[in-house]
Amino acid sequence: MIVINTSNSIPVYEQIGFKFKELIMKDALRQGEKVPSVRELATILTLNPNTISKAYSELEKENVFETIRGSGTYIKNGAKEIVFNSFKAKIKNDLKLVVQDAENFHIDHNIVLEYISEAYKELKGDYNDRS
Amino acid sequence: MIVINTSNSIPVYEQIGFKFKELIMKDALRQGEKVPSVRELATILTLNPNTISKAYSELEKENVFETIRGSGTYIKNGAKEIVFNSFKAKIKNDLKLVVQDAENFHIDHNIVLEYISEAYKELKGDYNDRS
Amino acid sequence: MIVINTSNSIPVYEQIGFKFKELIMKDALRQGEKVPSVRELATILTLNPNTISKAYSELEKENVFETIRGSGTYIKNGAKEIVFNSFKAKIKNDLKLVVQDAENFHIDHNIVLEYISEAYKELKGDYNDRS
Amino acid sequence: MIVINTSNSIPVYEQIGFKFKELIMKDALRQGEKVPSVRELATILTLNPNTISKAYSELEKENVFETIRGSGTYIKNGAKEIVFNSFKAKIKNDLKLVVQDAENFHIDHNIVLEYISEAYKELKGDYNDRS
DNA sequence: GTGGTCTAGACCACC
DNA sequence: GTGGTCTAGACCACG
Repeated sequence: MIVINTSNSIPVYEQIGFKFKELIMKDALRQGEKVPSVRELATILTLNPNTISKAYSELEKENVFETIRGSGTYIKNGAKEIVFNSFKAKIKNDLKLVVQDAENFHIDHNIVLEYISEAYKELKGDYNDRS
Repeated sequence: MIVINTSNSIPVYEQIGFKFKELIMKDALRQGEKVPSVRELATILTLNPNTISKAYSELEKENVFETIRGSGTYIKNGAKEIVFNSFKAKIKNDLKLVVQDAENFHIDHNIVLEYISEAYKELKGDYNDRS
Repeated sequence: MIVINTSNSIPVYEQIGFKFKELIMKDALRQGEKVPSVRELATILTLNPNTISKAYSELEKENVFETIRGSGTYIKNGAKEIVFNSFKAKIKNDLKLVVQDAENFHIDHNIVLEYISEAYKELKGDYNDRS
Repeated sequence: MIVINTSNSIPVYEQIGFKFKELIMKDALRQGEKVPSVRELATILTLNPNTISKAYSELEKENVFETIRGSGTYIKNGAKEIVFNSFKAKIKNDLKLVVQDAENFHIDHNIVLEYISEAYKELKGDYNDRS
């Protein structure tokens, strides 16, 4: 369900948070559903409970998780919308930064659009390769 | 000539490397020109010489700089082309990553294109504001 | 009769105790009246009996409840006065703490009084909204 | 400079954050000033570096601290204003909650005001006792 | 059982 | 030297 890359430069706790957001977006995890306990997930992923705890408390700060004392941690109401909006904002910002870079080095608008369509072609290719 | 943001999350040595590449792209620095010595630049920017040294050696690895023993460090022949190609590759790769993210979260191709055109509009707006 | 917010940071057993005190203040519960048994209330509120038990024993310590062996738990004589006094003491103490904080950070006496009157205005507004 | 009460129910890392905010309010710590390093403060207070680190990163999220990689942690520009505003908001909210409580239990507006003035009298008394 | 907090000690990139 | 991250193991209040 969750695969973590410890040799990655992205902190493990962020990777975990990201994976949960992905699962929420895919409706694999829905509002009100319980998520594994800190200790449980720690043993599954062979990680330290503190690392899981950090991931969970970040998600709680972002209103994606809700913890009920002594009971467990749950997907908060409205979590999917929050996650979706934050992702859209992230994509928009990332694109803006790339466009700024491109302009900065006089890489033409058309070349940028071409790269975009190439990226989509590659993605489709990947889908076909898999099927 | 070079402004560094030490409270930025981007490592200072990368920022320095980036600035040199920018100057080369703008023809402010040309093939064969000498760049300041490590110590000189360190005092100018009030940074640790180690940081400058790291930036220079990265640029050397990328065939942008060339060090001649006992003489100094110079912009290598063909540097501009190398820099331009590396920038194009970077932009292409960045766009690919963003597109992958967007697909991953079911953000439509059209929305991505819309964000791109918005980014360009904002850029033009900024230019007009300045002028 | 009693609504508990499990996702609140206030411990559930404290919320229960508070609710009983409220009911006593409103004369919804009077001296000598019997309160539900631990198990009964636990099933009504779908909470763990331990939680109810803890709430009851706290109320007993405060001389609000009285347990008669083999018979049940009752509102103790003089409970209302005790509750009222404890509430007044709590309000007084809370105000003292806030005033200390305010002084500590050089927030003027007048600003504190202004905030108080604003709080009362908001309360009245809420009443009007409801009516 | 900083006294921590480990037997208090308030987490140590929050107490540390609070103390720094106090020092900023008293101008004992000003914009741009460096704060002790994580390890340094940890040894001074005989606490674990992680605890200090948590306090510092909370303050950074609140725009009170600013960390410069490999250099240290500093009071951010505008920190005092941020701290002051957050304190005012806290005081206001605390007062609102107390007023709501008071109304809930039919403790009169005048009694509340009386408690406030008593609190101020006690504070002055404390000052006189000290002097 | 649950999550929250703390200690102890380690490794990393960066300056 | 700096902060950021992670592991390991412990204690606590709460349910």
